[in-house]
Amino acid sequence: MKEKKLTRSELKRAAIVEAASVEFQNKGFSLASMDDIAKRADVSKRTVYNHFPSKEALFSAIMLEMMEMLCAFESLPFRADESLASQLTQLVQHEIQLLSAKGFIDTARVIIAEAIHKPELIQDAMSEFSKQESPLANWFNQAIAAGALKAKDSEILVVQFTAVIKAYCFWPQLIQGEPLPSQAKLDEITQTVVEMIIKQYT
Amino acid sequence: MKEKKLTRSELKRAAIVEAASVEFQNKGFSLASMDDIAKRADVSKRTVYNHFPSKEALFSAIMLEMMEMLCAFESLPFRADESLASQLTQLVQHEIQLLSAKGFIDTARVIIAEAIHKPELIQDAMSEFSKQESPLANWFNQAIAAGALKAKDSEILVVQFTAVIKAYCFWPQLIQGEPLPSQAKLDEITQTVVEMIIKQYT
DNA sequence: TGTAAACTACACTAACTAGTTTACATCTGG
DNA sequence: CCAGATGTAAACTAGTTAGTGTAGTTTACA
Repeated sequence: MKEKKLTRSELKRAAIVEAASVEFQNKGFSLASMDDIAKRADVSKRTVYNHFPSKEALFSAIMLEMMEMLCAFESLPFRADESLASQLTQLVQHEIQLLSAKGFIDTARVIIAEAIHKPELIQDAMSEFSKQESPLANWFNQAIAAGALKAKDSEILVVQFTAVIKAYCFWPQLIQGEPLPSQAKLDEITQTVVEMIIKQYT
Repeated sequence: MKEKKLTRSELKRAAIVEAASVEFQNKGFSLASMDDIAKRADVSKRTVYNHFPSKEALFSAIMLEMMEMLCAFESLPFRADESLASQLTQLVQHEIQLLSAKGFIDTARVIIAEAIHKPELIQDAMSEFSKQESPLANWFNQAIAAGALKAKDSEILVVQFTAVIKAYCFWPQLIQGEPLPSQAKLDEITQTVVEMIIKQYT
């Protein structure tokens, strides 16, 4: 354990990881080249291969690093003493915040771009990714159990809830590179989603 | 105009188009190779170049062919003499039918795979693609104008309506290659969407 | 100042790419 | 049955790729 600063080697490694994630994001796994990654990292190609034995290994390392970045999904518990509207509003905002977190969309883009052409290679990444939704399922399950929402199970509720949010704050950004909607639009979306759940399930 | 059967040339051309669309679907534009396309079509590479001057031209020709296949969106008019529930049910079924049409998902996959890495090259294809939704907007606009639905405008309604359907019948199929839900599940989805619109907007 | 680890540039292999050329074969209409 | 259109294989250009090997240089540190 060297508490010093950062060894030269660590600096180089970080530069490689940074450059590689840009290249993979721009071009996808197959079209990104090790030469370009080395060039962008301002490092010799040999150094890249000293840190990572192959392109595959570099890609996996980056995927892992990206996935870890996203493990910050705290579960909001259902509270009987707070209004549904208020709690749902918080849930929507929480979800939007997650989707707009720096790196989330970029990570999702890399994963999905690869998934389109070889679904099997990233099953685990996809399942990790969809864990994002489990705290939501928890909240809805608790709300149903408490009788605050009337539904057989939470599955369709969670899908319905996230589908509308993603239609505005995920898919267009992922595929067309659109910016997030304005705050006014976000407020409108939030209100619509909250209203949708309350009117349909109480 | 030869009304005969199909000239040899036409047969070869069809084989090339068929093979190329498989290759483009599997690997995307850049990774699909003309050699592999020729091999799959059981045709010499020179013949491919006799029919299409370049890889780009072959790709465009296929895109065009695919897009034309999708121009079957008839507009259902709003009818004051029929129940909302019945009409909405028809709309959902119409939408699901469109999404499950042979080729729709495959076409969307090719377009979106390219869009992820170079959004500008296929703006027109994307806009063509989203025209799919305009008859829906028409119906909702008419329903609002007739006072059958209470909303400022149809925009958020259309998004909400399609978002839930796509969450079940488009995105999972496009990205993870999942099959369409069972008929029972489709019925449940239909019912949920119809209920959602009626409870929130009447 | 010496040493070892890490980095460097650069050349190289073997494979793949889009697209062209050549010389030959085969099908089709009249 | 033959002329002309069309298709064929295979070699070729010129470029890119992942990955390796080498010989020399920089850095950290004692």
